[in-house]
Amino acid sequence: MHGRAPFPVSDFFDNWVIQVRKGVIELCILRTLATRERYGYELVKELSEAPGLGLTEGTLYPLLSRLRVSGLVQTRLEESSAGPARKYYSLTPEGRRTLKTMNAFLETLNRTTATLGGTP
Amino acid sequence: MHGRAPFPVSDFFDNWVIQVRKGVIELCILRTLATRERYGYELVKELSEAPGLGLTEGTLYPLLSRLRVSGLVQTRLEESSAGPARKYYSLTPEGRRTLKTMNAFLETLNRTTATLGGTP
DNA sequence: GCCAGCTACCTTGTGTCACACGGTATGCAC
DNA sequence: GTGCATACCGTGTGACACAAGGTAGCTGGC
Repeated sequence: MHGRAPFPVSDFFDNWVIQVRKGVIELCILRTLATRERYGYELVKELSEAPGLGLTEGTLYPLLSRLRVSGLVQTRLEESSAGPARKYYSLTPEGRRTLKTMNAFLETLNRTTATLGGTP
Repeated sequence: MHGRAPFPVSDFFDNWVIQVRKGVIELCILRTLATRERYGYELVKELSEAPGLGLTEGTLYPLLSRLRVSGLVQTRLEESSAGPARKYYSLTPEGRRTLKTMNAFLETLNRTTATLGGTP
């Protein structure tokens, strides 16, 4: 049995993956928006192919709403010549500030986990 | 001592931190147990001081139960000369296997997030 | 005209989980 | 015996990813 999926699966591992992604996905979206604005469907296309993320529309859109309510992103509607109007998302100044803090925290956390059982 | 995390707080950030920790905490426990067995209270003392983790008893004990039910850790009771009996937790073979898979996945995820908005 | 198919957005229901708070019990110092 | 540290565990709350489904605009074939 050499079924070579990227990662083997089990009950516990599947749930763990979901939990791990929870925080990372928000960070990925903010980082992606930090380079330039995007519209929702564009984000889905890009991030659904990122290894390990596995983003879907049902995850992204509620998340973007939360980010907007929290004041981290702002939106802008633009007519498209080929399809429905697109809603572009971009970072607010507070969004950029928060992103910096998140990056710092994650770095600390990574350093902590690395020194626990890995190679001190 | 009262080591307070050196990170500013906000509504969104606080929730995000909780989400990020969710997956990492399980990994930290498994990694810690990979070096040698520990009892619960010992784990709380050690991991509650790890920067960024902020582990408490209410988080740890249900988590250890879940790990035991999932077959990743096993327990052993031992009388203590100074206090109540201690329940020692150690990794099962399946626990070690799962830990390896988790490490591999997290490495992939870290590489993905690093290439998103960091340094293209 | 009309319908199939892509683009683009969003909602609802289900299940998982950290954390705060509280509870129980043992041993030791005074 | 009363306080304090040790050591274990459970419940309630709220947050959230994900699957599945829904709405609507535009284009091309006929």
